[in-house]
Amino acid sequence: MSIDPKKLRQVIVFQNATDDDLKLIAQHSIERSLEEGEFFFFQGDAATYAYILVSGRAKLMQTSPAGQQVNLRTISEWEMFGALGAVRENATYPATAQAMEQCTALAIKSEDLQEMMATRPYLAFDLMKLMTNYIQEMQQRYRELATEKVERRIARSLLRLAAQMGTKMKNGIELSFTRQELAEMSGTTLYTVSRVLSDWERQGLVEAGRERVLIRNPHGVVSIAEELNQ
Amino acid sequence: MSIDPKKLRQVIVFQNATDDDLKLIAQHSIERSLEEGEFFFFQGDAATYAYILVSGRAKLMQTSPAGQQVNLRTISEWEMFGALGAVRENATYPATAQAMEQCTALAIKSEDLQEMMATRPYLAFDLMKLMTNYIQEMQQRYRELATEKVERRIARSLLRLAAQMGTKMKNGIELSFTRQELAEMSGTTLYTVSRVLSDWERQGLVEAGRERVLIRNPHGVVSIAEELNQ
DNA sequence: CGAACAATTGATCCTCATCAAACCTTGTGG
DNA sequence: CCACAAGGTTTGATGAGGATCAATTGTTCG
Repeated sequence: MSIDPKKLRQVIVFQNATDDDLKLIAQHSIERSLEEGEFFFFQGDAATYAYILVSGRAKLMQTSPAGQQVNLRTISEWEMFGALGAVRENATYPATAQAMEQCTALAIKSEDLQEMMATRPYLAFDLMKLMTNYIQEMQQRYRELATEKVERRIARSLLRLAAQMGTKMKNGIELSFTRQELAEMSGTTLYTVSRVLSDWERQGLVEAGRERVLIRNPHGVVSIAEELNQ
Repeated sequence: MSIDPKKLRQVIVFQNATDDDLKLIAQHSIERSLEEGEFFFFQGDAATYAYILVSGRAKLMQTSPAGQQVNLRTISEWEMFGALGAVRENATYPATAQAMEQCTALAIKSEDLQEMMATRPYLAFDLMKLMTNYIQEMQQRYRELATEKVERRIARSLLRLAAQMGTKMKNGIELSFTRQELAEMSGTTLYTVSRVLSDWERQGLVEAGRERVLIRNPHGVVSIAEELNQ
């Protein structure tokens, strides 16, 4: 067996699983390693596997027919992704997943997952909860993109990232991202992100470096993200 | 009993339900009528009921703390909405639902729905399918909003509406919407929508009137929505 | 050290939002 | 049946917010 079943409990969808279930999942899963930049799957591919990220970071993105892309979500350890395919037969992935650094993940056949859900209502329920969360987040981000100025959107992206995968330091919260990645997450360009970060740096809110942002004053960033005035 | 259970089969989530189940649902549902402009529920309210629209049209929208709003979706007859609350206890609605014209709807207690799902796996599954559809649509629209020009977004909105609730005429597809509504759906302003429609009218693609758009040349609109150039 | 990649910064341009004013359409009440 | 009000629509003028382009400056790593 490739993975300790107990570790699987960290996966939100499996939090209510029995030990036997976890064991079953572990047995049915294959470990897969990807180098930075490689793809788990592409939007439109047949959704044969769902994945659980064991180590590393990955990103989910939407691609247009013309090739433009938008980041939907960053995936960190023990998050499940590509699970939408498990819901319907012959589904295709609605997004592309790419490794942002060297990653290992567990792959579970969509059919297996589907089968398990059919007999274990709690599993279907927990997956639904995950989906509602995601829907909520997407709705919110959609509204933000439609109504809010870039600076605020960048602030929000930064905070979302901080919550999801920031590492607390004594002098702030550290994130490692390129301007490009931040731009894709905020629906803007790397140039604008760079300008905004420089601005914030002048104000002492953050410290910006190569592939790295240190949030010195989280409260200040929050106030940019939340301020009601216009 | 207020509604003929058989009619409930038109609801996608109930398409695989047994006749007995439909009867049960009918028995548990309350009919509710709303005038144009009234609200089914507000974003943030406790999600006590899920709804099925029986007649009329409604819209789902996201509101920001500052009060700005964006249309997420138009709801037509026999669509279910407000069902996300059934997934978790003590949930709140993640969006606001408002009647666009005089509406009647069936209200089902979230708990009842939840209970039914716990014992009827097919129900949970069908709801999940609905949710994945919705996620897919939201992801796509998010990308569109982030990367595409207004004209194309308006074209897409129009097509989506045509598919969802257009009525076929001999000379095209007719829709009844105000510029304002179209704007909210496309993430733009009524002014821009008006200008674009006028443009299209000059090109013979559509015919625009008060609260009304007739798509004369659907293919032409599609080509605006899909054209890869730029 | 040099190549490759990330970030900054300035200059310019373009798309849209915004504001303002006028125009249509529809329904209502005298 | 007309006048008027209310709401929807059009169109022009203006301006701001960012995207885009180009050039330069870091930073990292083999």
